[in-house]
Amino acid sequence: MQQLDALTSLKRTFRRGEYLYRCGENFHSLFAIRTGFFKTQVLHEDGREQVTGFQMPGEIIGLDAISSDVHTCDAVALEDSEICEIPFDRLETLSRELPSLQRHLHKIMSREIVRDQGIMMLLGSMRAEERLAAFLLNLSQRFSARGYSPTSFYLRMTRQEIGSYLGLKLETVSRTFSHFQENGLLNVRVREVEIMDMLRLRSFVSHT
Amino acid sequence: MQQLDALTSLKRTFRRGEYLYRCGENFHSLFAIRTGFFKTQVLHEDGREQVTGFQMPGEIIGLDAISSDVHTCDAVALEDSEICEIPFDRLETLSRELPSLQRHLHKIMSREIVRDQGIMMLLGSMRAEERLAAFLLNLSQRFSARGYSPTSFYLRMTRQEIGSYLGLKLETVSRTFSHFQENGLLNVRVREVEIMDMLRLRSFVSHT
DNA sequence: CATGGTTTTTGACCTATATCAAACGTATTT
DNA sequence: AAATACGTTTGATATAGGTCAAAAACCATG
Repeated sequence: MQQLDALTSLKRTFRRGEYLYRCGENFHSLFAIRTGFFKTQVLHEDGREQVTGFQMPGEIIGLDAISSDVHTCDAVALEDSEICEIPFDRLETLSRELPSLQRHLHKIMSREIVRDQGIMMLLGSMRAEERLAAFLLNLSQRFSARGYSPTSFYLRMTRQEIGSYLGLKLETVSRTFSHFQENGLLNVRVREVEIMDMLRLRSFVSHT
Repeated sequence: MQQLDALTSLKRTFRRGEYLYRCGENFHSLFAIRTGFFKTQVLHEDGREQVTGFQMPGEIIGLDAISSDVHTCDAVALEDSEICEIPFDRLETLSRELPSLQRHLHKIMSREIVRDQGIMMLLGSMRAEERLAAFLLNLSQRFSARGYSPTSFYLRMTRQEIGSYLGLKLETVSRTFSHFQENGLLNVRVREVEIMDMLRLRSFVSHT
């Protein structure tokens, strides 16, 4: 336990807009988010961006870099945030001694793979309304798991970032929010979302 | 080394169409493909399917199941195949003793995460022609790495499976193949592909 | 607390891809 | 070798979402 504490003792803060790491930088640590909100994105050479995830407190960021010892995406703070750095070689060493830590690390990496599968499903075979509904339900569930309201929350990201994540243009995201509001599924005032009819929103995504 | 051999000594063969595992089954082993070709897919309750990957010899399958000890997708043989089973608890035990094996496992899992990021990019921000070009170049590179021709290969999957993987309908896949052929980028005769102009095909995907 | 820049909303129009349908090839079974 | 099922190609048409544009709302800064 002391060893684990020592492992996660390096803390750092980031202002909104600051980069935790950039694509191409050398990898030596994973990062656990303590407070705040991040996005990860891949930039295409022609300027197109793809947001690959939004990360909240308790989540681990940087797993993609293990494969080649180089970061393969950018991680950007969407609000003032605090992270703790986990030097990866020390994590590996320690996880050889602590089977439960080893198991935990494997589960975290596997969970990331499962999450990515879900996004493939979303991008590959869902329509705009289904994508946005799935996105909001996912946020809701994660806020809920952290003790916040599952129905009422503040979006840290722009319409354009949501769109990039969901494979939609920002106008489509905006319109879909408006449709949802017209249909009484939720109230939106820009970044403030209140889910009014969770069940009907769910029926959008797993529509039998 | 002997230990490693013992670890991978369980071999099994699968006929085309057979399931290596199904979504919902309990997890206990990873699988290394020795010969053949597999696809992994997630099925939505309403019948929609999403192909999440095509796997070739040397690749490891089943990583998604570590997170919850249950398989989260189906794995289906696309041709007669041979796999070797790797009991995961024994792999974990052994990787505590062999740092290089531990490192290797982490890289494999991370590589899967990076691969998924690439697919997100593809599904989220590329057009049909770019997607198919990226898909063919990826196959080409992987065949090449296994000592096969990078320009001439046989597709083990149907147009519909390619479409599902790329977030396109099978007709669109078929038409895009035809366009590529009309433009002298490649020759297709159903499942047989010959890339004629690799450079121009590349320029489709990373088009500056 | 006014100002300039960014983000969001909404409208009108357009296009890439989906859908529907039919014909044609190619494999598998008997 | 014929019959049958399955996969592929191609055409005609429809539509979801993209593009372009302008106004409105928001917010960060001096």
